[in-house]
Amino acid sequence: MRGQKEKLTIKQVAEAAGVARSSVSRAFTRPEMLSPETVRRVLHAAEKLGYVPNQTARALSTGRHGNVALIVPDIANPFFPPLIRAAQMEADRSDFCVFLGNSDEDPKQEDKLVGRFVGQVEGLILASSRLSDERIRAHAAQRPLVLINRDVEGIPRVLIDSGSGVREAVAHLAELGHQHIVYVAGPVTSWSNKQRRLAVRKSAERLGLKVDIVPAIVPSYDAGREAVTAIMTTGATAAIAFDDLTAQGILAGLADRKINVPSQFGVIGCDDVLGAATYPSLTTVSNRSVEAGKAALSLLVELLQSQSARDIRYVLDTHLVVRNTTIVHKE
Amino acid sequence: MRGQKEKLTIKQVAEAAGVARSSVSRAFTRPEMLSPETVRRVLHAAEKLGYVPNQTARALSTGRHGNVALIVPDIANPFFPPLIRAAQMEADRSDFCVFLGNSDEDPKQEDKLVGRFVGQVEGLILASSRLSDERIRAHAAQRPLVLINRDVEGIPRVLIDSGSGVREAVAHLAELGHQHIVYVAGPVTSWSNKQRRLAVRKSAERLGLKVDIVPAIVPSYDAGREAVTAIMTTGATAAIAFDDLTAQGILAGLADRKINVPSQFGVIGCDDVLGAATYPSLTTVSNRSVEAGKAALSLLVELLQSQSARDIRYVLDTHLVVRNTTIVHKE
DNA sequence: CTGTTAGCGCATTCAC
DNA sequence: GTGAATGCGCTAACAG
Repeated sequence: MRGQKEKLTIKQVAEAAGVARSSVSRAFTRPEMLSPETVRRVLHAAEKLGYVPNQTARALSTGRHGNVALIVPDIANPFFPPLIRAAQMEADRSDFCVFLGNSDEDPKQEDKLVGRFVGQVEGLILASSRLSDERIRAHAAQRPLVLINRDVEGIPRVLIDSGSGVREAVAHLAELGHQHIVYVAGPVTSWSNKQRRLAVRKSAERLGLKVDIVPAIVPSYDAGREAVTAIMTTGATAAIAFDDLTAQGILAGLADRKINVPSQFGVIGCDDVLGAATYPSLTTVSNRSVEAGKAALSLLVELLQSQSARDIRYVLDTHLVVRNTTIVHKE
Repeated sequence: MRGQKEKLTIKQVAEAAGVARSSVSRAFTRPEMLSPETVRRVLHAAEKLGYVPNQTARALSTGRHGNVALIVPDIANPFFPPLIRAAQMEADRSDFCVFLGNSDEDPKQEDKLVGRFVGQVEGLILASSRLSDERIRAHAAQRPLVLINRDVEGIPRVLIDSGSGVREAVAHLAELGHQHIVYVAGPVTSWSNKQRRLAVRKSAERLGLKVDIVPAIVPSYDAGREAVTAIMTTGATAAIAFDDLTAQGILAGLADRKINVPSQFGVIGCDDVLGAATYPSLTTVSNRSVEAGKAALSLLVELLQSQSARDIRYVLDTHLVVRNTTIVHKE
């Protein structure tokens, strides 16, 4: 009933095909070294027996296991799943398997995960790492490592530059006649938050807009909703939020107060993770997480193949996506 | 500059500690077999050299790699990330690493992923598998396998029973005076959809409500929004949607038509993946994906340890979460 | 308790 | 082209 689970090794195949074990091995890894006839015979026998090469043994022998690790701070943050998915698909194209780690925003946990993975992977990707530069460098010294949204010199990294999109956002608000806006900030330790805050500041200054900063600390729906009180006391007529979740909370807080969007107040998010699913649909800054995931993975694969070690810094720019929280806009 | 990366094996540690290689091995895996003194010496030497056991070699020798695989149809569907996260954390507790696979709703891809993973894992978890029963059984014959939201007899499975919550939803609507409701259906191949549809049907019947079915086919915001036309022509006064995304779309469609929720029309979602982030906040059926992920993983670990093979069917029930799309309700 | 030995399954020199 | 032999790093009997 249970089917034969007798260990199938290269040996049984060799016997069945009437060749040496090494030929079986070659048939799988370097068929061009064998006569077509031999290859055919081996493959046929293997197929019939249901043989499949033991990945572990192969890894021990060659030193390459065909695995990579991807660690993110929070899978449940909608920013990451598309990134993970893209990385996954790219890995698939190169026959790599990916270990996924969730650090839970905790540097210690992230360190632990790296340790656990490092023995079984050829390289790793750290997305929005919470590790210190030192730890990152230390790990990078062990294995090829690429960073996403973390700018550490000397370590290959892919960065999503939200600055460009945010500048467009400010210009958009200026065009609509807003003269006083507020930036609802995210985590102070976030590289992206810093970028965004600076971009708002600078372009507002250049365009002659007044700008206030309201902290939301943790980027979430609730934080956004609670920030509305502070936002309204500034007297601003529009807000740019650290991310879409925060913006969504702001929308809810505004609705609670019967403040109409966009006619009475304009709102702009960041990362475009909600699509058009808010009401009104959210004007936001585009998200490049898919490209980032894909780029990071292919960069890693490239690094793995050609041991090139030049300093790589891959930047993806963003742009404004105008929907209905800043202007009545057809869809 | 680059630090010494000379391969550190058990051998160097053995020499440094002045013991046999097997003692080094034991110090790491079965310290209780050694004198405390020896253990200390070995560990000290290992620490000093920066030695860390080679997982691959260990796996080849023991047959256990300490890895499991988790395959989901779509990481980007908000239902899965919390499940993945929970599984991850549970795996961590048992020192397992998890390979994550995204089948992209494609059985072929799912099969391919299983094949790629199976050589490096001790067991796998298939969440909402799109594979045929046969394929699932075939894979289960190779390796311990547990299913989530898929009911195949003989294969250990954990099921989220949305029936209980849906029955509460129907009762809730009946209490509010609704006499004619509609169920906005999801994918026909979905086990969960079937459950939900039946539960709506049966309890509506029992309570004397009229019920119509409107298909949304693919569960998404857009599908929900488009379904509103069909929903309104039925003359119903409330809708239960296959999932929260669909419900959210319905909310938007209703808003487009200036139909007030909940005073003119009631809406209930399923899975509670949006939290209170819709406006009005969505009444929905609770989600047990976190427990499901956790249970599946610990079940798998248990299976791995004690080769018990009894038929396990773990069911998680759900309940209604009342928010503001059915009744004006304080938060 | 600890050292010695023999594989785990495969890739890879070498000869033939 | 193909076969025989060696070793990847570690664990698991088996002795002592």
